[in-house]
Amino acid sequence: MGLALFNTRTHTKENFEPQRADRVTLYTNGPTAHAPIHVGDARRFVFADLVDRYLSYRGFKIQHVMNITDLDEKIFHGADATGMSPADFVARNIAAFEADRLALGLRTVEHYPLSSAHVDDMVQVVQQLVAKGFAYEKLRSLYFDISRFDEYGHLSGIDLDKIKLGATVDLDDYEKDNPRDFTLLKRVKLSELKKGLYTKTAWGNVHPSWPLQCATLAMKYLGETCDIHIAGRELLFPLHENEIAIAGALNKKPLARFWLHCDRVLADGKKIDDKVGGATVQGLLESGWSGRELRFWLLCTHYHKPVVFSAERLGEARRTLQRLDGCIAGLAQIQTGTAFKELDQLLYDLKSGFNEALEDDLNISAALAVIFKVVKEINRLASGHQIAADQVPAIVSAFKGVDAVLGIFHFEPVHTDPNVRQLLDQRQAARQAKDWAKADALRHELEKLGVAVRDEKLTT
RNA sequence: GGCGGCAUAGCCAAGUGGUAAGGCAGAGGUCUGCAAAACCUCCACUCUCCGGUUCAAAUCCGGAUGCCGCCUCCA
Repeated sequence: MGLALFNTRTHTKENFEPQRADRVTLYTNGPTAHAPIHVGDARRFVFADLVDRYLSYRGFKIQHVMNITDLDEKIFHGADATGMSPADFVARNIAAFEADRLALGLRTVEHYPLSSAHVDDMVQVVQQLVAKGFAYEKLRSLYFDISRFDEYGHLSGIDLDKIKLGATVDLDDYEKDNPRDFTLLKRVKLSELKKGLYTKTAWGNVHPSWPLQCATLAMKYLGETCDIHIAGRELLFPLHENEIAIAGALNKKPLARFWLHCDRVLADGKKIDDKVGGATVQGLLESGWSGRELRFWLLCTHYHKPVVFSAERLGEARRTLQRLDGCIAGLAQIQTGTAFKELDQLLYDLKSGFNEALEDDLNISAALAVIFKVVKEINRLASGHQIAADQVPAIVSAFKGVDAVLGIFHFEPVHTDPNVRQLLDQRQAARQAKDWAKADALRHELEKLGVAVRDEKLTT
């Protein structure tokens, strides 16, 4: 069985094979450094991480690039609003992104290129587009002439004659030949000019547009065509259409072979964006949710469907993880028991069921169902003392295998703290002595330390 | 107006022609000093609606409805 992925480009599930047998090139639209990331961004990154980890699990070497947009009007505005210099403002937001990334258990990818470090490359791309007749200058801004690019609109299925012009932008701000053309390099405003926030080119002082930044960085780090481009559905048009146009006009090659789009995060039935407060990863971490809980919550819905943001959903994710943790903690405490003869079969079912689920377009729900079925079976056997202590490492190692992809298990020893250990021993002694009041008091004390006590039957 | 996505139990969610996975919540039980956890049992004759094809449809076809996203510098 091979890996099948839903390719937005063809609107079908296709068998995935990389261009080179041993490695996969991935490009993900990364964050814009104008604000701390919100859960909508986080979902995209958790999804990209799932793709990255799963392909890695299948044995591919991964070349993954995630750009960081640090040239953007939002950034200049944000810096102004805080009174910080744009450089400090960007540095602060990138540091916050790093922290969020670690909290969410996202693997470090190969490159996180900054737009500001590659402006020359972007200008060169535009020079070539002009030379090839795909771009034109108008009042010191450079635009892409989409009438020259026949494939424009194929990814999103958009019909350019029928789109509503000016629905989200004020066309009076531009001097394009055709209002459907998109910007490559935009002349800077006077305020930006005064602060030195611009790139000097033969045409004038400009900023690179978002699609130019993304397309240039993808090609620079991954070549003319990468295997998979990962992003959110809301970026399909115009961003991705524009990226494709830039790369296609330049090389006559597709920018990416597979386009994977995850759906958004909804709050009160609407898309989360910067305007919705309290939905940043930082904010949720501060209000007591763990990065692992956020990760699981974002991960456990199939990527084609929206994730709903609410305290109830996060609580559900927390309780679901507790079930997983309970199983692992229970395993660690097994001391006596008869060996379970069918363990090999059970662990094989876990592994193969998990693989089959994920290779069908990353069917995470089915993969989790396999895991929970095994968890139930392990719990049943453990409570009946039907697992031998020497079988535990094999079970844990099987869970670690699937967790290399999921990153949601918690394998740390239950109580390493000598203080906790001592309290547990004291409580056990109190229970032996049938001093229930003291035992309960000790249990409360342990709970304060964040330790949940699960008694075994007293064996006096 | 155009393009795209989604619709399965109280909630989340898998399932693309043959008796509806899994999780959360809930009910009863076992175990326990009491709890908690765990385990057992129960919890959709039904898959937004209306037609059609078929021996057989959540699944295929036609139509309708509802919700969401995007429409070219918000990023």
